[in-house]
Amino acid sequence: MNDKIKNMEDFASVCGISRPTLSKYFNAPDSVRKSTRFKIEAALEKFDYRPNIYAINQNRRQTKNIGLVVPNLTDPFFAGIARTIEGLIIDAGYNPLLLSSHGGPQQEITNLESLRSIKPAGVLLAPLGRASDQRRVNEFTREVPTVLFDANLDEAGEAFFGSDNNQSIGLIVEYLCRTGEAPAFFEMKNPINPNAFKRRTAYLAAMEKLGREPELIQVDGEGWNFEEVGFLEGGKVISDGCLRTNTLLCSNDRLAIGLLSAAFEAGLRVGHADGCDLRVAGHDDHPFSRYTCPSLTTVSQDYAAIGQCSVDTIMKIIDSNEKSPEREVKLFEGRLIMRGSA
Amino acid sequence: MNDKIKNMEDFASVCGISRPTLSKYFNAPDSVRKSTRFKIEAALEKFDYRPNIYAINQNRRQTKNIGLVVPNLTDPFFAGIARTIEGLIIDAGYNPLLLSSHGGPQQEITNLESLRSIKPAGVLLAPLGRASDQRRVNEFTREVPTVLFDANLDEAGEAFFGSDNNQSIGLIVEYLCRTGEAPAFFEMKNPINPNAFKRRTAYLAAMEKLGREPELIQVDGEGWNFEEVGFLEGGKVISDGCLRTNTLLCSNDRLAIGLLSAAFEAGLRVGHADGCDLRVAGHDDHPFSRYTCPSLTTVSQDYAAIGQCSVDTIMKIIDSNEKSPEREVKLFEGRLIMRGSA
DNA sequence: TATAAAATTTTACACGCGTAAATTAAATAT
DNA sequence: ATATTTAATTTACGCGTGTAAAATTTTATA
Repeated sequence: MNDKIKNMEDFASVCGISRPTLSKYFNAPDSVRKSTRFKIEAALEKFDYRPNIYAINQNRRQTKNIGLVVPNLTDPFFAGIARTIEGLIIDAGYNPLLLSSHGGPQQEITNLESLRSIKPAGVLLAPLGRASDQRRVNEFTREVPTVLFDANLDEAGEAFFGSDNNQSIGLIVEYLCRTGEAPAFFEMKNPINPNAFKRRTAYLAAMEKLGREPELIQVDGEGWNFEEVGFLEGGKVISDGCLRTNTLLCSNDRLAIGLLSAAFEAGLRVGHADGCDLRVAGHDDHPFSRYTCPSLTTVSQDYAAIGQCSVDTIMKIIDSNEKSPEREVKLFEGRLIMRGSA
Repeated sequence: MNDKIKNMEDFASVCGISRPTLSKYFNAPDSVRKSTRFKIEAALEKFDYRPNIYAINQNRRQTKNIGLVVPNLTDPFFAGIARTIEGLIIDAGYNPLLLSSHGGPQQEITNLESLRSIKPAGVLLAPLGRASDQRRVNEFTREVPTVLFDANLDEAGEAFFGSDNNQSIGLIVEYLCRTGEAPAFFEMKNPINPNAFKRRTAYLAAMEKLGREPELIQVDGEGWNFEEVGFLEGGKVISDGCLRTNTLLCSNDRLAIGLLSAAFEAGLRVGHADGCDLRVAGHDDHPFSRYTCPSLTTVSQDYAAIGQCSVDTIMKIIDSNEKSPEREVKLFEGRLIMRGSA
């Protein structure tokens, strides 16, 4: 009775059933007779056997692994999304494997390579965007069922789900114009993220629709240190004193966080109250935007929906075991978050 | 020549060598003759064979996996640490598996359980602390070589590496006392993290040493929403107006970030310049503390050293294949980061 | 109770690799 | 050239599971 359980064979014998039945149980507990299920679960209480995951995955046609790749886990925005999606994957009965590309295309490819050797049933990929090695990402998505989210890449993956930048930027531009001076658009000259391009275009369109003159403030800066770029370049813009408006709409919250810091150091009063020098708005509803000084007016992305839709879709693809005839694209609307800064 | 390479057997034959030799190559490329190594690497260019990781791990005595568990990936502080340590693990020739406990003891145990089924060679664990299910964590560390970092637990794991809170708090208390009024200590009444207790004690000791009267401001609040606690409870403390000092030392930067936000909304001027109402300092050198308003004076933890030491130690344990006779504990010194807030 | 349906067992093979022992071949030293 | 060391090959077995087919038992249905 005190023997070590080393494998399913051993465990089957202490259960008093056969190994194949046990195997069936582990793959679908409800697929065995209730009485045998009780036998197994009683034995599971007494012994601490757990199936060898490597032997399982070697023999299954499919693993139960789902890869989840985000551009940068150091960004709490993506960390939050990753956490949400991880939960959804677990609920679906799969095992999430979280990888961060750390902002680098080489790491992104390394991540995909290391996922390949894990033979995932599917992958949810938020690509870097412009910096991505598109050829190799495409190559990967042809071999492994992949759903893209957050940032789109041409024709890569079975589907893409993200935010409707047109709607969300339109929303906040309209709000800013309605409540004060029309906003200039503060962004990086060569943004790394495709959403940034869409937001620029959306800004221009929204301004045109409202009959306002658009103003793009395109600053230098590379990489993912958005706060630093916002701080340094925002500081220059402020000290230049050649702003045509008192309202700045930033391409994302992290730029805005840096900009707010620069404005503070320059002694500017930011906000929509009387006597303020500047209004600043962002985009994304970054976890920290509630605690900036002043708190940041922004627009939140519907990541509950984007995550759910991404997971549902990859599950559908896995279950149907076939590539969908056409690439699905769905954009979700953002929600205006009014706070102190604009 | 166009046949699909399905396994090592196939690949060995296109290389013109035997499978066992190939196996040897994959485990240590330098252990085979140079000429055969070239043959193999030439074939690797032509065919895209990669060994089946599941078959490998099923047969090896040890996997090459290292578990890395942090309390909360949503906190950019831990995200940064995790990234650093991941790099070190890869450099050591191992495969990191990153898991976040999301601030919950149940998730922490779930993480350890799921690591067990992956049969890691070792685990680096930053435990939740007070909230941890100590019994089950201990149980785990008895079965899997584990090194603790960031937060210590009694007798758990083979070693612990963290910050010397006594030194770091002493450093900033001394600085604050030297440059202005003595600080009160702003913290949560029931902190979730053991470091918080040590910092409290360190604060009391440092104040005593300097002959100042300590003042503990212990606020309500649960969980990991430190910014929110700092904001809400800090706001109360400020509006109460019964502070005996104009200087607040926060138990960590995230509390300070919330507190700064509350001070801003209350119209207080924070900083060390003339005419300021309040000085605020933190602890950790959180990635965002550079961009608070004003930027946050704090003390940085030496996470390059802590990470390196943790990885080195787990490697030593893995290589020697034996438990060390006694549990190693090493604390690293912090560095004062002087910025605008104090 | 007889029959059909469903669940289980038995048997057998497969997965892709690690690894050990004995043998053979190649490189190096004498 | 011979002896010695080192590397490669051959052979063989094992790891712990999935899974298929056929035989058997149990349960549900009429």
